[in-house]
Amino acid sequence: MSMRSLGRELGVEAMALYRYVSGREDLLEAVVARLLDGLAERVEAAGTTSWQEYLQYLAHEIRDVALRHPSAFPLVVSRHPATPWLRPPLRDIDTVEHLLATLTGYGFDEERAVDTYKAFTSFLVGYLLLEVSMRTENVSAVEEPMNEGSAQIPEQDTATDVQGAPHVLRMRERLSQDRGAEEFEIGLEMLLNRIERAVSV
Amino acid sequence: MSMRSLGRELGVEAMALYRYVSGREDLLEAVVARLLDGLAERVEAAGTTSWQEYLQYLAHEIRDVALRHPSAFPLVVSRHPATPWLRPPLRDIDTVEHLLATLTGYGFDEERAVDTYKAFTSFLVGYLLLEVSMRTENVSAVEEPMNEGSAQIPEQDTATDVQGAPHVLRMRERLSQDRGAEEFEIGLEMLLNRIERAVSV
DNA sequence: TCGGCGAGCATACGGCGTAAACAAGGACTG
DNA sequence: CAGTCCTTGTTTACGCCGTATGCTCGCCGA
Repeated sequence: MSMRSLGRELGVEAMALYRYVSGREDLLEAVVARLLDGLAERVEAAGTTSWQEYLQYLAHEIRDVALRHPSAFPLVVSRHPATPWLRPPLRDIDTVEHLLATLTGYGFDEERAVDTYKAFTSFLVGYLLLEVSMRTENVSAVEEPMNEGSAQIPEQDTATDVQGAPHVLRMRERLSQDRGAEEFEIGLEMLLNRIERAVSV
Repeated sequence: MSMRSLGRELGVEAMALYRYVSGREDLLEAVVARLLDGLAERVEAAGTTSWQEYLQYLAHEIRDVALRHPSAFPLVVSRHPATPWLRPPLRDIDTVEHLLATLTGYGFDEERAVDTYKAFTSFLVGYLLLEVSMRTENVSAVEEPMNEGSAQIPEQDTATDVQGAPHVLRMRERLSQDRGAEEFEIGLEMLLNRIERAVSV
């Protein structure tokens, strides 16, 4: 994304964009805001009836965003939030306020609520960032080696690098399987279980 | 980082760098490789005696890298690894081979080993990326609002945005507390526990 | 002494973000 | 209707960026 290329795509000169945004940074910030727009409201309106259900709903909502915009999601994660004590991808005060209010409403004390917020955001970042990066990387890249003169390519670069790594070789298929959804569900379930144990202490 | 600024820092013109690296991308790739250099060997030499201890050692080793180079670590995470079925931050075949071999050696079947690899990498990305981003963001940024004419700034931007968010306001102190180390240890412990349960089934 | 060669330099090209001045039209006001 | 502004977009320019190309030197072996 560049101002000039975006302008070209809109049939307009780059400088015309500056009538509407105050600069590139502002534009990217607006993209992030758009992606997360209405999140707090949707979560509010979902009418969940337990903190587990609440966090599940919120997690799936964020995952939807990530999968709908896999190439924009890293922006949500890497951009510094409004204040240093918020963390991506739950980076606006409304959403965090709602989360903390909800957890408190279900009996969490302050420490548990904040710990849950932190663990929850870390979980989302870890799973979703890797998931969208897997979904994005083959779209661009490749660099087109052109295959000019060299005769047979053994098996892409795979077979060459993987010599002397029998376990990797054996599990290669399994490693490249996309089980993003199940991994996410299982990881989320485990996270909720461990929060549950921490709360009941 | 730009080629020109790096050259300036080395007392040399930018183009001189091209005698040693083939371009900016190569240079960044080399930085990542350097950060993770010898990881597999160190893990091998550690002589751990259980898979739990092994993963703990590996996790701490990676965390050390992240904390030693907080502004370079996002590079490790965001750069596409050599092959699509590897995931940051465990992105070289040697390390992954050693991990899978070790887990297999402790009785993991293929599915458990691969699931563990995926969960482990997600955990590392989630925790460490947010931790280094917290440690980095106040170094630059700030934009220097200069405080030109306006008289009293109430309490930085904090108090203004946080109106109507009583929970956030109340837990602000706790939210900004840096408990990175404890969070990491607890999260890691929990991850190991849940892997243990999955394995013993 | 001389030729080659490796390290660094100078220049140049196209692309980037964006500041500043300008132009064209459309909408209001008299 | 004329005259004014206000909105929208363009043009030009500046200083960055990565990097392709070609040059200059000083050193080192023959």
